[in-house]
Amino acid sequence: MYGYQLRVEFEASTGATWPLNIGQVYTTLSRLERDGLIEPDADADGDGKVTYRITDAGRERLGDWFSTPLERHGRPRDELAIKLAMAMTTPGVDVRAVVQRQRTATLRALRDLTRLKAQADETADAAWLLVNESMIFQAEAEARWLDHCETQLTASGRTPRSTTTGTPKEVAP
Amino acid sequence: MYGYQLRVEFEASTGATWPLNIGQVYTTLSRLERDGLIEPDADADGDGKVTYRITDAGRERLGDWFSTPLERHGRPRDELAIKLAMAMTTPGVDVRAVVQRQRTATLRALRDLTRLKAQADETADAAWLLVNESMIFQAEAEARWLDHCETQLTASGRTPRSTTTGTPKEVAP
DNA sequence: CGACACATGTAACACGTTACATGATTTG
DNA sequence: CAAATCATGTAACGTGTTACATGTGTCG
Repeated sequence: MYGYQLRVEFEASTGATWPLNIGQVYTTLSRLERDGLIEPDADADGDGKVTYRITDAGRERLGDWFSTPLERHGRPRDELAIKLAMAMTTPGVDVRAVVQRQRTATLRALRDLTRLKAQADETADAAWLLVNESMIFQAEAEARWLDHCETQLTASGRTPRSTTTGTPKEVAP
Repeated sequence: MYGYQLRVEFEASTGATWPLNIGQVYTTLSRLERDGLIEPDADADGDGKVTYRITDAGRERLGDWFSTPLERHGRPRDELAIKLAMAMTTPGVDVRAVVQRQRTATLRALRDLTRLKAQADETADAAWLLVNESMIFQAEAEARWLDHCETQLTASGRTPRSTTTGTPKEVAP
């Protein structure tokens, strides 16, 4: 395939969920070629289009990727968890407010995702559907966790240091 | 606080879950100072230790961070979802095997996390506990999603193109 | 003819991450 | 005294991401 085609394909399979800048496709293709995982296809209709072909090394790497499960280490740290942890440790922050705002946002996202799922069901693109459902499961887990956080907060120290419901501007050094 | 101290603090609050290279602390501190969010504290015991203090700009940014909920956009794309989607689209890949291997890994991680939770409960560090529980919720969601994927696979096209249970080395171009 | 889809690329930036270099102080 | 802990930094790499520059073909 060639770059433009790859982007169209990717966007079709994930929808507006994961927008992909076309520039990145080309930079990535360059890097893949640099690493010898793909190579430009010699016998392709040279209409300005640059078709790439996977190499043996690339095929091996792809196989490794598929056969090696992802470990929790090596995944990017979860910003939300960090934020909540920091909010609890930092004096002068209304943790409840942070949780509630996030909860609202998460539920809204969940609603949007569910709406998208309807579309995905129609088009019957299996890959698209799974990606969508993955995000739904994640959003649900996030919502549950936030609820859990709130109950924990209510249960233990009930000392809302800051009564301000709005933006907490004052944070200790 | 000074760099070394920050790292100790962070490690204490997240445990071995998120190891943090000390070098990164210093690079990050430099970048924060570059952006005027923190500044070296003039009147500090100059024992070689470099104490930093948050600036007004920094305090504002921190407040913004706490008060602005995370949107699903802008978060890193989920590698697992991509992998599964790709596995389905790529001919010659035993998707079931991929799912099962991942499921095993996820359940193992879940077991480890639960074990860690026991420790977190003892030390009663609220922040650490929440981070831990966040990861548990996520892992559970992942497991549920994987199960869901498997049932979906069984339900629809039951055409295990590759009977090989082991590593699928042959992948189409 | 002008707008739009098709098609490719480059330069630059930010950030996470690691490896390496260095020195002071404590402690078994 | 040697080893470990405390403490700071720098150079470099890889990757995700964006903004920008460029050109061709098509069609209303």
